[in-house]
Amino acid sequence: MINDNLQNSDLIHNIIEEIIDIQKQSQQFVNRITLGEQLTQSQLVLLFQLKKQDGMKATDIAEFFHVTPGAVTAMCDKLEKQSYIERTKDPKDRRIVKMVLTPQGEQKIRELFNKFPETEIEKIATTLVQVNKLMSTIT
Amino acid sequence: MINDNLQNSDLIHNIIEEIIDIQKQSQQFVNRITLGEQLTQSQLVLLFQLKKQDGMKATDIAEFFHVTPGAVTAMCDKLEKQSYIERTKDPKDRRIVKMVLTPQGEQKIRELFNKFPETEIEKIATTLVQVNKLMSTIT
DNA sequence: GTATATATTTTAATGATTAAAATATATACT
DNA sequence: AGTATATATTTTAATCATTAAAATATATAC
Repeated sequence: MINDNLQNSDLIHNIIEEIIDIQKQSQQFVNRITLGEQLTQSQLVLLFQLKKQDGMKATDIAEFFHVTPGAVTAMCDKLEKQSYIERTKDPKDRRIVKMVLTPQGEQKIRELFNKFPETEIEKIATTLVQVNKLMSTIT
Repeated sequence: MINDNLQNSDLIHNIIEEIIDIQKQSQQFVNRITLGEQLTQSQLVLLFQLKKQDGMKATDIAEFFHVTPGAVTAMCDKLEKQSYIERTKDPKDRRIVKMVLTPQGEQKIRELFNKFPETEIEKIATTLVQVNKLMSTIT
């Protein structure tokens, strides 16, 4: 046991360095996925969130991203213009707008992952599960 | 072994859900640190980066954040107005502006971590090291 | 059937970022 | 030394994303 007794200030310094590195690595990982695409990080996350839960209301999306409803309108306008999502009126309550992935949206998501070989997809999946478990112990 | 043979599309679905969760958790973790502070995420990261490497040139900061030099001027103006950093001219080359943490900046960083008890600081440090190692296997 | 509440969009203002011009300083060449 | 060129930063004007609040459309309650 070489160093089991770090000073608090050293630990904080370590934490700061790790946060910087992790932030860089997350960014790089997302960049690998969106490489060559016309997609911002939040557009990617919205597509992913719709893949997880299709037909979200504008209000729910606003809450998900912690932004105002007006911002959701703008975000969705852009993805709709790219034909990745579509607005549909809820027939039960015609005030509500539900955002759904189009076939092109679904296809785009598949394409994003086509750049990775099967074995790497498996590696990524298991790694992210582990990262998620670790993160949940400190939030 | 219940399920060692997931379809590619299922794996992708898993990956998407994990990315969403991890993104949320990182955000929450940063929010825990900046709780109650007048600091945006990038201001926090800049303070941390200066803690790691004090006296960075404006140009280096621009490269670090992948933004233009003009954006760095604006970012640093804000932190300088809050007295957390200070501009100093490099005496060897007076075109260069180096950003350094002020004592108040150093103090603010310490304060950010004061909200966590010692044992949790240790827990966070070891967890982030592990997360970093995992992330580096997929970037 | 009128008033009130809710969901979304629109609008005008604000803030962050960019590209390009301006400024200040340094280096290279003659 | 003096002129041209290169580099580091700041300033400026324009663009883009976001907000708060008004407008619009629809639903619910009394």
